[in-house]
Amino acid sequence: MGFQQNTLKKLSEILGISISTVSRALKDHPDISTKTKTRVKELAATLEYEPNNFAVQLRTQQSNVLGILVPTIRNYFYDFFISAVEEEAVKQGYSIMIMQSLDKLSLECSNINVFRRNKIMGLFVSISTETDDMTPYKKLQESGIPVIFFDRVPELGGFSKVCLADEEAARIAARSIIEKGKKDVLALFGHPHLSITKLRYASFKSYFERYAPDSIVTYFFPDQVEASKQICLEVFKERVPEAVFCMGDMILMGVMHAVHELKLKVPEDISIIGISNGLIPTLYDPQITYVETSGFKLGKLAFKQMYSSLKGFDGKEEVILESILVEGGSL
Amino acid sequence: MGFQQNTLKKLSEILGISISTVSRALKDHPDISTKTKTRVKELAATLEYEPNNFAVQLRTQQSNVLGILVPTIRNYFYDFFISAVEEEAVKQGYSIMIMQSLDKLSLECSNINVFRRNKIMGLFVSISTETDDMTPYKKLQESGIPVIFFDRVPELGGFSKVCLADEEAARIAARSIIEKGKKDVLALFGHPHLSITKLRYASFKSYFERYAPDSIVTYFFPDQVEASKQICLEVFKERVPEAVFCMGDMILMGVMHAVHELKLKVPEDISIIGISNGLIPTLYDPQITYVETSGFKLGKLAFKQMYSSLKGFDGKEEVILESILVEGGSL
DNA sequence: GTGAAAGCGCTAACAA
DNA sequence: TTGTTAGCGCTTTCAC
Repeated sequence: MGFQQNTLKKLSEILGISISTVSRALKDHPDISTKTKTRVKELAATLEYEPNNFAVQLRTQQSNVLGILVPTIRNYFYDFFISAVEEEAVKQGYSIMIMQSLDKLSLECSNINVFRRNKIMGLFVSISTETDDMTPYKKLQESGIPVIFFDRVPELGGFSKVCLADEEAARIAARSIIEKGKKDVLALFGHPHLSITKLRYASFKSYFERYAPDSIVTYFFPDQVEASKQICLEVFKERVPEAVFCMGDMILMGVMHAVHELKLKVPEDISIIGISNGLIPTLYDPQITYVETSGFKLGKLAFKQMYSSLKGFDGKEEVILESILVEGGSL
Repeated sequence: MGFQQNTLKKLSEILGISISTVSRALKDHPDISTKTKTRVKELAATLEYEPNNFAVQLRTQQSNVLGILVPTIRNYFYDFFISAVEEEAVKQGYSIMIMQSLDKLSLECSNINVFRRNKIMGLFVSISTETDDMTPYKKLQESGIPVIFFDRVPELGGFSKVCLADEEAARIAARSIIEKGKKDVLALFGHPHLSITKLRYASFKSYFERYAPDSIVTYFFPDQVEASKQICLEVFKERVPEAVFCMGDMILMGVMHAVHELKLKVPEDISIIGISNGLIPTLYDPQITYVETSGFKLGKLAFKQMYSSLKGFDGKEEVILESILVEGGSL
């Protein structure tokens, strides 16, 4: 402790000029003479002067910090999203503040307050499974803080959303299964409360009903690794389906645990297809065929949205990111 | 925009009392009468008064933000570490600011400056592969900002470090291999510049030299998934070793890609053992035997260290976290 | 028990 | 081209 930072005042005293001149010299104000500028800058450099952000912020009421609120960062999808946002943000001189809701409403709210108090300039958020009241976000927006929802977005309008092509992804998966002639299908989705689940489920189901009405599709909503495994063990006891569809990595991991435990061969005994960011499916042998939903690309897209909001563009847009099928050997 | 926050001044005007009384009432100062306190708090609540952090910070020169600097958050180990730190930090009223160095020195330095400017109260850092100059961290410490190094720590003394029992972990792995009677071993480590690599390597090697001098151990330092895979493909062409040791998850993933590609059976054709946080090894069939190094536990430990530093305890300590062997079926 | 006033470090309008 | 001044919103000492 006991370390005192250099201030404009100190510099000005040493140089025998006024504080404001120093301030202006440091920001290359056109009024200031080149000579003064040089003198000031040199001293600032040797003294390692660093502006006091608190003071700057108090003056300008701006923080240059962007917030990211996710259910958890322990997830390859969010990891990539965050990486992408950070990469862009740093380029533009913003810092990133990350908080986790752990899917708890109380944490989500308190985090929003932390963000408020830290005067973030914008927020990226993937809502928790418990979220049903959007007023905190509404308020944020009304305070002039752009909020970009991604991945798990609210169903209401009036918000900027950056989404995966969830319906398309589910459709691609459904089509792939049908094309392979698989008719007995176990389809596993995440928490039924989430829009992402609803979208994927509705789209998957209606595709099957339309193009393969004679298929037998069984639906479950496990949401966790262990739950997925248990459902599989249970279901497979009766009858091993021809194919399993996994809405996400967690589910895929659970399914594969069951598959391994029962010594089932993929794809001979059972076909697997998922929707994933791309890491987990490649760890298995054969690699799992999946519809790619890139957190990285989504992050880039989200930042672009944020940036234009920050720069005054105010359209509440919904942007959708395409999905592609990545062929492994599991289908 | 155009949203004006409530201030103490505003409250004081409405209530017809002074700013300082309002301020004190809000923080339960003993001087203030219960009646006034109630009045003030009620108004504050209805007006949703929130203190302006910038002003508070400018006054107190305290931010209540802790920084975390990691090479990347896209890593299960750091994920867990961050989660643990955040969990504890939130409890104590701190916020967390996370930055990535992406193993680049330039980014590491600029991130440190961002932290400085944001007046973090403490920093957790796992240094990048490029780091060789510790002065920025020294300076931070001298400014009274505690710096806790974790995982990848500097070799010099004079710093607080929270480490995994790297040597022990490597020793456990070596012992397990020897106990299984494997004599032809491929040992893969990470970037040779890192202390974590050096420790694990030295310990692994010396254990083998001491207890199984007749073993043939081949060492490589791939550091990335793809590099690990390539090394295996190359080495296995000559001769498939009895066992492979993987210093981390990335390496394990590369090795398993090669194993899958060559259709080798684990553990019949080849044994595998790793050091890991615990997720990745469980995805394979059979699950990979690994020495556990918990990022979560390390995070808890690191926060404890940080907290005592924050509270004035100033010993530069090195704390080491134990390792345990988790048996899969790969050895 | 409450108020007045100074000041944290900076920016920017206004003077000179 | 440079200096003076008035705050930003808050905490805190000192006075009443």
